[in-house]
Amino acid sequence: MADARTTTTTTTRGDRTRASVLTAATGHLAAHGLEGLRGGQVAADAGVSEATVWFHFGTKQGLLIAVMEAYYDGLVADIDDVVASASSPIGRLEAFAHFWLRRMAKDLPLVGEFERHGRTGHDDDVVTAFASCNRRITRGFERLVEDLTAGGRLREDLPTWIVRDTFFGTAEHLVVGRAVTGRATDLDHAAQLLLTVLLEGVGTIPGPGATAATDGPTLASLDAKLDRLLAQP
Amino acid sequence: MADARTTTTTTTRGDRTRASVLTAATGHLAAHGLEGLRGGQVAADAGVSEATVWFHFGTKQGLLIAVMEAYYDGLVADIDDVVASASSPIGRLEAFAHFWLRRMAKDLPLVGEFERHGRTGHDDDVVTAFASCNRRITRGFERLVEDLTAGGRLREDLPTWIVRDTFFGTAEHLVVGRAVTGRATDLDHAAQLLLTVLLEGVGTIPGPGATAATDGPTLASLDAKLDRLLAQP
Amino acid sequence: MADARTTTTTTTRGDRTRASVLTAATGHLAAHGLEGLRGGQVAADAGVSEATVWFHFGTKQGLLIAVMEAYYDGLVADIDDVVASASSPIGRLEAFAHFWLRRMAKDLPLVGEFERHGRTGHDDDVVTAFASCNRRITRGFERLVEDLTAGGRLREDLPTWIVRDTFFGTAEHLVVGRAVTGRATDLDHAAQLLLTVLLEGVGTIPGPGATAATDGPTLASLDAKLDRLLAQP
Amino acid sequence: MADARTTTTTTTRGDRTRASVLTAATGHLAAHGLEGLRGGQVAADAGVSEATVWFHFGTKQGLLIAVMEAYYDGLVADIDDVVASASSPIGRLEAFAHFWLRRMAKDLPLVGEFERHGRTGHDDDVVTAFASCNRRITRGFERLVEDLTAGGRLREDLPTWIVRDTFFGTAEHLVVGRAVTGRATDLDHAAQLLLTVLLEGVGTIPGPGATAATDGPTLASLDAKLDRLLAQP
DNA sequence: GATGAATGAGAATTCATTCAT
DNA sequence: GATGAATGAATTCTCATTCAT
Repeated sequence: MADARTTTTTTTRGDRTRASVLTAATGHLAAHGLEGLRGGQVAADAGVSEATVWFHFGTKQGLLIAVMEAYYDGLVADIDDVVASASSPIGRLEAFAHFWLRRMAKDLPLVGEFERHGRTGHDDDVVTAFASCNRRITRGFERLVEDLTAGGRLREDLPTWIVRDTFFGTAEHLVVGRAVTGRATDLDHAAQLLLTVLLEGVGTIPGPGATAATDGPTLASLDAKLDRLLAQP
Repeated sequence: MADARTTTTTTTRGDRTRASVLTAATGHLAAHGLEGLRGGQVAADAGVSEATVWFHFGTKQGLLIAVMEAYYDGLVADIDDVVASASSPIGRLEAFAHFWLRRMAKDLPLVGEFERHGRTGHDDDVVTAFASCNRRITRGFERLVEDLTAGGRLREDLPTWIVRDTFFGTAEHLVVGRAVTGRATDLDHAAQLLLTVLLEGVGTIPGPGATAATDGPTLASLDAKLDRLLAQP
Repeated sequence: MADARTTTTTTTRGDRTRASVLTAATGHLAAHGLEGLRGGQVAADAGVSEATVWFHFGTKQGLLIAVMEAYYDGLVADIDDVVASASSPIGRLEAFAHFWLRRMAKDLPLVGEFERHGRTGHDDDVVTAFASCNRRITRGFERLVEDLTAGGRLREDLPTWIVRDTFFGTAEHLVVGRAVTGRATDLDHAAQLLLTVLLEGVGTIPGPGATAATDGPTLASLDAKLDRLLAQP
Repeated sequence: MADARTTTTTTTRGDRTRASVLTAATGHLAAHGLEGLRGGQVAADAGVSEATVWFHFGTKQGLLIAVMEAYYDGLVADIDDVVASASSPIGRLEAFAHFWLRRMAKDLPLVGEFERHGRTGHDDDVVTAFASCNRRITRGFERLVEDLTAGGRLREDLPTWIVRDTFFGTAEHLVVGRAVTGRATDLDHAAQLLLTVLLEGVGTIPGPGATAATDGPTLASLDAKLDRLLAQP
């Protein structure tokens, strides 16, 4: 959204109109859903006539797709910033988790609409557009996971998708549920808990990473090494 | 649906009409959502006139609530059966997980509609009805968790809601995503993975619960040793 | 339209509504064509709400078909009456010609709409309905032609369709053109001319029917028979 | 279309644009009728913007008139060629009949649109323009008829308009109906039949043109004999 | 209890046409 | 001469809901 490119971006009248319509439509979509979005209201909010809305976006679905793509453009850019600001793999995951919960707490109604119409195949164009947007997010997350795995921080006996679904699924339920309000402290706390559960589990029996005291590094093996280190003069 | 009370249940004509309307409405709700549910279609499927539908259920919201309550009646009954068939707390959790994934794989569109309209507060009656239905499910799950906690199988440093949200959130994403098809083996495998992640986590560093269960090295003990190491000249 | 059956025709409210809508729609169709027919205007003229129009007829095409079938019902009934009132084959043709020109002078805009939408295949239902209606008319005409042929009044070396197309095509152009106003005398005169041209042609060289004075019944042979009849005591 | 005057015709950009728009509009008019003609489609087909179409032709009616006049220019030129290529009056009529059926088989949808909007007086400009175009055709036909009459080939007791309406009306019905496909042989056969019927009629009783040529029995003489027969005891 | 009939209140598009550039 | 953008004005059809029977 905020384009800081130094190139002279030529902004035509059409561009400005489209932008204001998209802004209005985004708000209505979050507030009332696609079925509740009224072309006339969007137009009024954007300060143009209703015909102008359909002139630029054709149909409600076209408008939805445009809103979706604009939103994900901004989202991906923000994610890149957030992830880039952390130095270690685990730090990146943490930064992403905190960012994600906050963002979802703000935008879940909107993103929920994207998912609702992007998953149920009532309109092929919407489905296609959503799939492409969604992939940009999950790819980014999977790269975080791969970094952690490469660094030996994640068990290798679990498929990536279970990690991904646990993260995004839990995040969504946390935000939707009453347990997490929109307050920053609650969200950060929830993010911490989410990571804790994701990484450590909620059971008292340690996972194979800990118990499989055979090959890879374990607490026990680290402990042994420390002992040797301490034993050195 | 037809309750099994031993009393002679008198089935009036109205009861039969309501039942057939509910069946039809349930199908349409799952297939097209509440906005896509057409009174005329439901009536046609149920073999009655449209006026009859509104005569019995008043409004679309009334119909939604009736469908919802009927559905949760059956769901809770099934859950009770499933849970009752396992003997140990952990067994009950496992049985529930397998049952839940299978059920959601079948009914997620329907349940998703319940959630969508039950959470966003556009109609108070629906919200109230959904809250009550939902509570019946989460209460049941929380009792499972409490049993496990009481048996020392769960960490006590985590609030119940994070466990609950992790379970239901991950389950939902698993079912929605492409990773889990409707095939029984996939679903059972996914249920296993879900429990593994929930209980053990995906990280290689075991949680505190693990330390408590053994006498081996803990983060605390490692930390202490590192302190000593740092203290060395 | 005018049903004189002695059976007690039960007229429901819906029947009455449909009838008044059809009457209004027929008028608008003749005056403005199908594209110019506005649901709201028809409804207003019929004294019902616009929704009622669509409730009973579904779409504009549905309305067109209903108007068409009602019109042809009345037309066919009238034709039957007219034809039945004449005793000889040639008299029936004459009666039909006079009737047809008068009717077309009155209803050509309407019938023209039927043809326009019934021939160009933009809507299959309309095409099908029109074909069936049209066939009722042409079948009737062809029966007249066959009677004349059987009576030796028509040349047998010409296919029926050229007779049919000459009659209906010429009639249409006569009515459409400026030559024939709606006045009864003009119409009757035109009908006479039409029959004259159809039967005798406009050329000065007689057709084979007349010249081929060999086998079939001719004026000359009739004349001979009459002479014999007169010669009888 | 591109006239063959020997003068160097300067073709401006505007001329070229108008020509391509007219070509596109002609096609759409034939395919979808005036109501179905969309400015945007025409513009797209012509490779210009929609605004350009209205810049050059003002309104839909203006476009219709321009298409019409261009079409009749070409049609009249072709007719002149065809008629000029025959030497005798009767040969000219035959040549015209064959040409006309073939042309109508190709262009009836287009010409039908001209007639529809040119006859019903919803737009005065269109009516005026059509009348002028149409007169060019009928004048030409009437000149053919006059030549034949002057040569003694046509009965003089019939008004010209009945001849004209019979020819054009029958031709139209032949082409519209199923009896005549677009195949050249069918069309030529139909043209022959049309002329046969027009000149000779379909009846077995010759017209006055024929009776006048002989001294044989007439309807009047038959009538007199029948009267005598009836007068017998 | 059931239904045929009727309707109010939209709501998404469509499209010829205009105008500033 | 050409066009991108904008719009006013319609119009068909939808559908939950009501009501008399």
